[in-house]
Amino acid sequence: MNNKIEIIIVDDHPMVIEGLKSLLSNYDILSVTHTFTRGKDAYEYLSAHAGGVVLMDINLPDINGIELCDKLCSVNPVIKILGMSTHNDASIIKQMVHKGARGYLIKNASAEELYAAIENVYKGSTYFSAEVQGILAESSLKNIPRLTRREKEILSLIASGETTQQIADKLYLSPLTVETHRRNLMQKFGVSNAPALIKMAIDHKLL
Amino acid sequence: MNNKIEIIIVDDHPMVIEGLKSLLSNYDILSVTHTFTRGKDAYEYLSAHAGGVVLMDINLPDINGIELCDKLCSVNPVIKILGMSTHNDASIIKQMVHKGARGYLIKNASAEELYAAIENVYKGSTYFSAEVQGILAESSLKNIPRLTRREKEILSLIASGETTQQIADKLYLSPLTVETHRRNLMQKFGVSNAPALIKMAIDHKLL
DNA sequence: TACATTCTACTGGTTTCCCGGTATATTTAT
DNA sequence: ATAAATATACCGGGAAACCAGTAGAATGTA
Repeated sequence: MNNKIEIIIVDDHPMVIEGLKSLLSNYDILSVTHTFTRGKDAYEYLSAHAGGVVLMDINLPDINGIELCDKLCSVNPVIKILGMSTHNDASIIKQMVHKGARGYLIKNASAEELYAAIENVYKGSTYFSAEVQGILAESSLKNIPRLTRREKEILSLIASGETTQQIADKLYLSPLTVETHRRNLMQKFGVSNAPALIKMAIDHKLL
Repeated sequence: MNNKIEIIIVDDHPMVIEGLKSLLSNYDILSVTHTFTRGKDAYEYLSAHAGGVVLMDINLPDINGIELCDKLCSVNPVIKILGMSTHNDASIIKQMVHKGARGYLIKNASAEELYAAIENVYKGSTYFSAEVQGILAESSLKNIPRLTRREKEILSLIASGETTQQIADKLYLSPLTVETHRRNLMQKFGVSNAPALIKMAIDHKLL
């Protein structure tokens, strides 16, 4: 037991794990103690071990990174997770933060940035790179409409080519009700027909 | 000048570069001589230096990896490029190969696989991982419909919410003509309404 | 409890879409 | 030069979507 900061890496790309190890090896205070390529293994270990900082990729093969983050944070609220991804997708970053991540990095981060992020998160603070902050700021401007459960359900049925009548049959609803939902969807997205609705929904990653 | 295989890495993620270096350091016959984080710099160097194997990421900040591959291969046909990406997108892999890449790796490759790929490519052969081969095979099964110029044009107007009449006005066509094109589009995608058409078109990366 | 949201459903009317055909001129490829 | 693909355009008719407005019931929340 020494006073180094314990680093746990969860990423399915061996070359990224190696890269992180190599970048972090320059900082004596840090020590990469465990690496996992599968979310399941990481969960098993981390649900029983507190302390340290977890560098976690969002795109894991077996489990969604966001879910994993959620689970870990509820089992072990002290856990310090630093999300990572190649994609600078605002909605993912938001979700990640909402689920308890203490910071977020895009993978083109430099060693300095990486270290700064780890240091901040370890101390109990948070860390978001300028780039990530910019993305979050931008995304908060264009407000993504909040859809209800029913609306999401009907939206995906519209996308798969079902007509109002077919959707009504499938969900045991009046076609008039389905139509109302479709109209509400179009209104929420500010469009005036279904093709544009589908386009917008996909653009906003809701399909 | 020794008889090692010269490796050039082009990737905008410092941690990936480090990871590759670290993974390759176990093979004495390989020597990472140059690394570039920008496509422009890589182009300048590589257009004047033959030999070795280039590990190139597709997602570069300043230039499209596919374009870069194309340019390099026309300037320097002997060049041996090994494409890399986190995304296992069939159309990108296909394009890359078409533009002259000798192999393709997904970034979760192991050190062994990486070495095998480099060895094959260096010898003048090609290398595609089982995973990549699977993706290519699968993508050749589901045939992506070929759209004409007019169809693409009308498709994107439908996606942006224009009605048949509006499209006709915009393109100086009869609405009946526009409708024919829309019908042909739906037929090509095997769907029976416009929302499903848009979904399919986006799924096939045609929008 | 009171308020807000969501889900449900309706009337009546207009517009657009979708279908089954057909057909000609223009490009493009062989 | 000849075939194939593309782009253009039409008819008639039925189905579905879209619009404007209203409103009760269920659910959740303060």
